[in-house]
Amino acid sequence: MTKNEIQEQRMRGYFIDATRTILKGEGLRAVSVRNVAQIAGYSYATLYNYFKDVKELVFECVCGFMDECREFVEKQTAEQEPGLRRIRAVSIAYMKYFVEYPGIFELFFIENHSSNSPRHNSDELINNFLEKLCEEDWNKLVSDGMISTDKKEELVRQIKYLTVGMMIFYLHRREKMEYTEFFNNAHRQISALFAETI
Amino acid sequence: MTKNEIQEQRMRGYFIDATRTILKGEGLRAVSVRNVAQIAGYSYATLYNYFKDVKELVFECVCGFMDECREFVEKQTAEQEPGLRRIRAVSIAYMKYFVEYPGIFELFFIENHSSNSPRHNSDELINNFLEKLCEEDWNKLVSDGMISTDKKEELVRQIKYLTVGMMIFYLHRREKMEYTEFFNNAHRQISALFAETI
DNA sequence: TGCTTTTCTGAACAGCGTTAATTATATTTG
DNA sequence: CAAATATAATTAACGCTGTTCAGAAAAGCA
Repeated sequence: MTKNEIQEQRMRGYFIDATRTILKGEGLRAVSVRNVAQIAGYSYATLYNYFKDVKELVFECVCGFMDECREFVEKQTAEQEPGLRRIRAVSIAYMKYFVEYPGIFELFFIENHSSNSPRHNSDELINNFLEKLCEEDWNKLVSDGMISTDKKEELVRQIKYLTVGMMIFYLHRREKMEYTEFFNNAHRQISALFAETI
Repeated sequence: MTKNEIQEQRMRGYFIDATRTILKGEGLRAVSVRNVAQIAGYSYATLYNYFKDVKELVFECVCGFMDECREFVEKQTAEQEPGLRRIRAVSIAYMKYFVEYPGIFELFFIENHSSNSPRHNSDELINNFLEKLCEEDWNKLVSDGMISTDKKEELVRQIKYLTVGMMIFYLHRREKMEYTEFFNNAHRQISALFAETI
């Protein structure tokens, strides 16, 4: 990496960090070019020397948040041994992360990135994110003969859809539900998916 | 209803119809005060004589679309007899409606109405919408002793979360899936929820 | 230092929601 | 019918949004 590239990456970092701060705080709605630039300490026009538009800027935050979420989940599920129970624990921790940062939930599941630069396939990353978090567990279940590959695929999808669906209704307050009640319900719902497997 | 009230309702209808047209076409993003007013044939400021803000205007469309969706579902599931199979058919038809009008999906499940006037509990209407569509079926299953009330509650929630989750991933093109493949998958997913019940 | 290249910035444009003041239209009254 | 009043519709304006561009400031180099 040349000297110029280092400087450019540093500048990009200033804007990305500012965007991350806003996303974790007030959420996606509060992210504006002028807002980000002010926190970064530059003019709003300067931003366009490092990002082609605000969508690219926001996209750059996705991977960082995925790493952060992965760490969060691993810390909460470290002691569990691979298997169905840990898949459930991972899914719950994964939801806890997004419930703590609703702005990141919006960014991941509500916002449409498909109009972005197609070279970044953030859609695929997000789509397979939860499955990847449980990859070891699913592989073990299949290799132990607990479930078939088809059944694994079905469960992976069901948990993926179920978790996002639950979070949508909870975060948008369609259901009048408290925090603990929500996660109790989530625990029950995921267990029900596993009921016939156990 | 007095003469003035009739005229006022008529005016509101002009703006609401215009908003419905945009929502079913280009979607929520394209709904703007100036856009709606132009289609309605009035100035953008006139709108504020009949709606306190654009959110109220958009909200007024929700109930209408719910009626339309209900009709759509009933037409597609009229011949089915009450029970699990019809619940599945209703759920699929319900999803077909939203897949045909992604703008209405956004309006129902993505947009946050909670900041709206609290007298309208559109959140609760949306939250219970699918359950209400299958009310007769659920009641029959319980009264026939096919499932317990608790199991019914669990299934109602699972289908609610699952359908919205599936539509999110499909409509945002996170999964590269074709129309028919999507509904085949949906059929399988819902059937899997019923597997242990049958 | 003076020149060139790179980087940064404020002004400007078109769009958004919303409000206030003003014009145009109805309605009522003399 | 004409004038005064009440109601409805409109234009202008404010502050916000993303984005572009010409010019100002800074950095690199001879």
